[in-house]
Amino acid sequence: MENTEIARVLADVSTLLEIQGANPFRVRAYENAARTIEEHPTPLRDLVAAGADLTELPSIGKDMASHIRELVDTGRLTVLEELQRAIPYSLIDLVRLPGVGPKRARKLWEQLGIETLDQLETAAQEARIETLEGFGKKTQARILGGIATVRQRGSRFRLADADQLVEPLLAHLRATADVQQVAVAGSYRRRLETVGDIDILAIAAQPGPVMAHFTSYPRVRKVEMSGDTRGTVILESGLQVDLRVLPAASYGAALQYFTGSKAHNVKLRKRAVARGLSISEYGVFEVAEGDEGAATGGRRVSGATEEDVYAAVNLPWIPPELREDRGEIEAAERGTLPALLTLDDMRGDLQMHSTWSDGKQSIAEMLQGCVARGYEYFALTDHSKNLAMTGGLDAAGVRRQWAEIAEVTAGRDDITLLRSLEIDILRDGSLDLEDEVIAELDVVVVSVHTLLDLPAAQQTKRILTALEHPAVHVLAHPTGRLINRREPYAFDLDAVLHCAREHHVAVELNAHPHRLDLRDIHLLAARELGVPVVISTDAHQVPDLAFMRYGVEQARRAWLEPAHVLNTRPLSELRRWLAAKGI
DNA sequence: GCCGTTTTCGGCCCGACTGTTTTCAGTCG
Repeated sequence: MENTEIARVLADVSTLLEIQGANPFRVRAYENAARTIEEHPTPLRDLVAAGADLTELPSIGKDMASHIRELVDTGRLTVLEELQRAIPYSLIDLVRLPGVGPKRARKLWEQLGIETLDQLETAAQEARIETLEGFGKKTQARILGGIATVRQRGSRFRLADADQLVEPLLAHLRATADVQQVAVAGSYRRRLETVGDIDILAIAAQPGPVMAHFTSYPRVRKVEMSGDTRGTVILESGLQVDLRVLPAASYGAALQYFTGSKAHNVKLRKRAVARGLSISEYGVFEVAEGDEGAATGGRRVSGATEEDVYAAVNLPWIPPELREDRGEIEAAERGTLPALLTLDDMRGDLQMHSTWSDGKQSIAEMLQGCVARGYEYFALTDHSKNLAMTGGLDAAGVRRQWAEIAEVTAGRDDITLLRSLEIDILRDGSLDLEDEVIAELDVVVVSVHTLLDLPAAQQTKRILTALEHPAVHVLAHPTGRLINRREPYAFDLDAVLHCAREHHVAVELNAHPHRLDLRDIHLLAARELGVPVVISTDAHQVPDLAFMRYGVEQARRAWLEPAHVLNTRPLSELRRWLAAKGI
């Protein structure tokens, strides 16, 4: 069982306990444990197997440790099963709707017998919700809107969650001598922010044993289909995985074909047809005169590697992240494919938190983490006071923090700590910190955390006002979306990007796997407009610094090169950009 | 249920907003 799955089970226990009206601190204990597990950098099942003491992890005590062990050993949790006997499990879906919390979910169930989203939708349509005490017409309408949103986004997995599920499966497949090579294709390989299912390719001389090995993976819940060259399983997490077993000669063609996107492949195949060729998952073939339309009729031209496939239609290899038919084939033809950003280009991280607000580790620990990643600099961006729940800092707190920064960095010349703060943008667009304190920061990062439901015009004006403040450098997580959890707030992003360009403000690509904000298409827009991008992890503990990878991947999907990203620059150049405000 | 200790109990990041009310519960971040 992967960390993301263990975390999910404990989070579900937390929600059910909350609906049941349990001690709120007990509820939070499960929630905290879930977060610890989700964020833990190594699989907990390894710790369990090694007999490690799990209670050394934060928020994991004796009970949680035994829950984790039970889940790893049996895949089940007694506490959860007992709860499910008292409360319908499907009430969890209700709690996830905006405007519905545990209390209202319980009321809906007890007074109207509603257990599922479907039943809730029907009741709302029949105007039965507004009759309940504590509910009204607006809440009823909000519920209907929420259900529609949930339906629309379906059940895709966040990319980082898919990573956790796919990597051990790949290790399993590679562990048999029958397999020569294994690769993942599909949207996973294109690093799309969410994936619906996983397509795996394996090269083997004999497909039979490989397929048997695949379907015997311990985390398989159900084998949907298992043929000679193709099999489909559903993992216990609900993730569907397809495996195709191929001979080495077809590997490149199959990898290209199954990586997609569909639009990219259609265009590529058209190009092949124009050259008297045909591209299929089996290879590139010459189309014999009078034999158009036959998939594998003619002589095989290539197919063993992807490079060969592209070369057969006179193109250089195109990075998977670009294969969305957004002009990459044309650029490849002209020889103007971007020299995409890589993780090695990153010289610093410009958003992270410490114990001075809601981070889990000290300034000294975060600094050490950045040194370990080989960074030249980093910005410490704790929250400002408006976010009381995070222990946000006021002017006095900021000055106390500076004293500690001076101590921690004294005598260090291996890395530079940039003094910063993630300052809340208040309702009217003003900033949650006095100007004289802001003036002493090296990097001024601003963001919206409250009042997410303002009308679009008002929200836009609020953000524009903040960007017009003469000291602001970076707008953090500009849309506020949380993948699969919360839509972007309503505002005019285009107006914000134009304003950013005009006022020498960069936009953030927040690399936290739950955010990835700005997303790929918005970053493309920023690139077109010439608005610089900053990629930051929003780390709340040292392991989170590794989220940088997810930011770089999305940046690549947006065609970004090192020159588009401020924190690829050496410190001196970054400082020059920061100092150029108001010129 | 976890944690730290003034160590086996007692506290646990809390303030603002919304829609419902007519003084506030529920939700949110």
